[in-house]
Amino acid sequence: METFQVVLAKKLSDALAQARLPIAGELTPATDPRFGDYQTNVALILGKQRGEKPQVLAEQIVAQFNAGDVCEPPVVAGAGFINFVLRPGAVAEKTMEVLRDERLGVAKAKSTQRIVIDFGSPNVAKPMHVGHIRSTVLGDALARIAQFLGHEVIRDNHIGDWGTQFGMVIYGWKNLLDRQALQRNPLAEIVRIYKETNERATSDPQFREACRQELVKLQAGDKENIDIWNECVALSMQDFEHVYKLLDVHYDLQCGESFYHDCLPSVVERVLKSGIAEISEGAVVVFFRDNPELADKPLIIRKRDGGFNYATTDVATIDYRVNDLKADAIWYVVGAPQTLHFKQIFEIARREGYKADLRHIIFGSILGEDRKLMKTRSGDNVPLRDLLEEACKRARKIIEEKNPQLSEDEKADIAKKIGIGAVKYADLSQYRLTDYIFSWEKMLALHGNTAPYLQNAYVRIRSIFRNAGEAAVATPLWGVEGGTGHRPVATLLVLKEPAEINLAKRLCQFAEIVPQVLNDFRLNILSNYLFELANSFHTFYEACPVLKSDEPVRSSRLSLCDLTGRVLQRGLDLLGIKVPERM
RNA sequence: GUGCCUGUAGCUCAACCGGAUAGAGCUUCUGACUUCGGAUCAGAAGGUUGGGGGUUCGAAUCCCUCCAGGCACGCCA
Repeated sequence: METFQVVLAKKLSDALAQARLPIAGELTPATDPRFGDYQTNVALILGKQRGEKPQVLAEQIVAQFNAGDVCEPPVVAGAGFINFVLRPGAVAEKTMEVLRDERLGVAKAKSTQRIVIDFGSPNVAKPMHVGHIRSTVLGDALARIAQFLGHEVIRDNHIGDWGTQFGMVIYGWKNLLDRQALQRNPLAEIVRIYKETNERATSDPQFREACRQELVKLQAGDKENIDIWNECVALSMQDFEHVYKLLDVHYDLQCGESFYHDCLPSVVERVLKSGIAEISEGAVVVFFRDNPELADKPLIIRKRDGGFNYATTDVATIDYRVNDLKADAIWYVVGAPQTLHFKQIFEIARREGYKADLRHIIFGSILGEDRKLMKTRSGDNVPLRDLLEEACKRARKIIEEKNPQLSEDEKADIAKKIGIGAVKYADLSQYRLTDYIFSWEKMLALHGNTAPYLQNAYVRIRSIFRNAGEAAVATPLWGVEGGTGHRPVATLLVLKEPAEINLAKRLCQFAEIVPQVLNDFRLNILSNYLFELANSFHTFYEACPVLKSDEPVRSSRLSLCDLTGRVLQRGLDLLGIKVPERM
């Protein structure tokens, strides 16, 4: 199935060929409804290239344009733009196609890749905190979209389970551990001993040395230390799993840093041998002398004391992902502070001859109401688990106010969908590079560009079908108990009211929007689309009675509702957000 | 010091690879309910896109410069 954009672009290139003009510029959705549905700047670009008047060229192109039944004859406007207005008949036909399509018109990517997505990456012996939200939520949504577009996605959790911090954790475990506290709240106790040890280590060199010795023993394979380490990892993983369950995030692989431990010596040997790295002041260092940007930014991959650091691990990780996992691309969803680090690592991979498409997908920070990095009152990181549970609690409170008659189970289920959805959507609806201010009130608001608003649009649609009360009640595509997959498809769509035509056009755009998200990993494009779709639906809902209408308008409108619900459900699902049936 | 990111309405944010008169939401104000969930809709008000130059048919977007905030820059991860 082709989108209108593709259909029109083809017709445009035909017209250009007829007019003996080269292809240039682009055909895009109109920037403003005044200019129709699509526009092209091709005449402006050609005019510049050839030193001719854009308006004259535009007229020539328009004269050759075969609109068929798709759109009205295009018109030249402004400095030389060509504007296209879709015909309602074509919109109705296309919407019918989308309605019959399980994929809602979204085509699979032409060339599909195997993509490893590295996201989340919490650290053992530290609870997940707000700082992990963006990586986890962005990474999961990107994985869902890439998969939907036909790519083979491997979600990998690169857990921080093998660093210097373990010297301290093990020392603390041996000397400071409170067994009862460990039973009550394992992770909290591990965090406590780590923090206390860390504080003492920073001020006391002897103490620091003792911790280092524990680390050396661990890395040498000392049985006692390995056992302690294993237990810490297992206890931390329990905390992570709890959060992942709440978030509905899963991984295909959880290859933490320790997974690569054994390959590190050979990695260093290899890059030394190939001349990529050299020895400098006792350390093994990679210089990037021929790269102006990195010329004065060397990277250490083995410390003077023979120890490895995370740069070594990251090089080993690329080896594994490219050679063993056969990745065509690796996406790192990791915060902006590590930009330089990844530039260096990617440059090493390039020198080693790896062809994989390596991307560092960066994002901004989450700020508190005071515009500073979000912290608790005592200055600690906010544990993610607490935050998510509070989201559900707050959602629950709203449900109690609006819909107290729902059953306990239903309330709990809905509160989770709304609370978690709100947190995720607050993140995904924003341009990923900007910092954003975390606000419960804004993300849980029932008005505006929020998850609850979108979920409510879906709920209203479901309500219409409950009221329709007939055999041919639409059922969502997936995830709803009792859904048979049977759906009513009107034999024809009657698009007469502006609100109907508008909504149908909007529904056809879903197929254009979804692939676009991956161009620059902008999830907010999809969020904005869904918000606009919900707006268009509400306008339609006000202007066009559904159940009270006579046939064939009634079936037609029911189908529009059905499709809107499915697009909302699918779109939110691609963002990792669930929809309730009532709320 | 060098580099990267950010700066858009009172507030929170959009604007696809340079497009036409910079758009939403919140807030404020004005309208619309015998409701298919008003948890809504229609409308109004709100701008020197941090400042200043430049490039061109055309700049929030590209270049230069300055200002403000954040981050990173050889043995942490």
